Amino acid sequence: MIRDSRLSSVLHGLLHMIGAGEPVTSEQLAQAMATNPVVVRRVMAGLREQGLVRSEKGHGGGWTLARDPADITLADIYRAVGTPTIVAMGHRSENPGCLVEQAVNDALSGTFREVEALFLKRLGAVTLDALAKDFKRRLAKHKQSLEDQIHAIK
Amino acid sequence: MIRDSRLSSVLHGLLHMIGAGEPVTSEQLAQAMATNPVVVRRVMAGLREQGLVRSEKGHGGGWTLARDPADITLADIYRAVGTPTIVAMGHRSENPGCLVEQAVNDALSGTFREVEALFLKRLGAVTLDALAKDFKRRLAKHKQSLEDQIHAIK
DNA sequence: TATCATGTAACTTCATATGTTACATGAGCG
DNA sequence: CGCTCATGTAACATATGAAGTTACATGATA
Repeated sequence: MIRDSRLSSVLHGLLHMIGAGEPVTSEQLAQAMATNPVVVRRVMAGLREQGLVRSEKGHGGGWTLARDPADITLADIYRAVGTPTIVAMGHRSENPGCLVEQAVNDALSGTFREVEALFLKRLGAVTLDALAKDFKRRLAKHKQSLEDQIHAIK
Repeated sequence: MIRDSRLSSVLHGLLHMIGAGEPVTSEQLAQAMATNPVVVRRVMAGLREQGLVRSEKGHGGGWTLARDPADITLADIYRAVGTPTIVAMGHRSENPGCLVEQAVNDALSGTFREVEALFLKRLGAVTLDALAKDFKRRLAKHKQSLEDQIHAIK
């Protein structure tokens, strides 16, 4: 099973940052991500290390995107968020001397690499910018729908 | 991240059963799987429900394969071992009303299905029998290597 | 009926992710 | 300069789930 509710959560935060136009504080992000400021800093620190976001201290400080959203893919974010490998199975005792272990590993390790590669390839095909646009589309549609309802009442 | 050290562990147990020719007790499997009997029963119960193994109580009882190893794939075992979906991400609050959530889900859910399908396809291509044969090959090779060393000393 | 083995509930670790508190550091503003 | 705002981070608390453990019931066989 793939962990992260973190990826989803971070994407919330990043979409928020795209819309903001000015530095967003951890406090604000914490609300968007339904968590608290310290957790936000912890997670964002990973993105900062990968050069995806910047942080500024003091007045008017906060978090900003460090790169064009069109140049950031979900794969970049996934990696930065800190799940190194999707698949990390067995090898419980990391016992390379065991011949059963060797046979099992041989049968599975190639599969794991393939699966992970496919996963990252798909994530790599979606940019943050594309995601933001999709979101805006949904927002516009939603707004339209509400307006229609108002009209129907009148 | 994919869980299971369980898959790897169970495969140990099953290979052990193939070699045995008679029912293997939870006690014995526990040793092969580096765990304890109760955990073995718990995990094997899943395999039994899927009709992969049988259990017998009393004297001479224990666990046996219920099907030809050539008809059991690693995918069968993986499923029986109880990880329903490989990928189970985000949706922390399972908040379908959130438009960001919707955009993210749309971008990722297809990917998840694809990745899972590939994973199961690859596992489905390896039978328990094939794994057992691979293990035997390694064993023979290892034995040969040891004999060579003895010769070298003489 | 004594023994061996599974079946299972209940409880105890153990690991890890997440949340929280507290305080240090640095940036700007009066 | 000192005040406030914001990040940076260590240390601790909580929650969840997997794995291990104990205890006892059930069924099979000698």
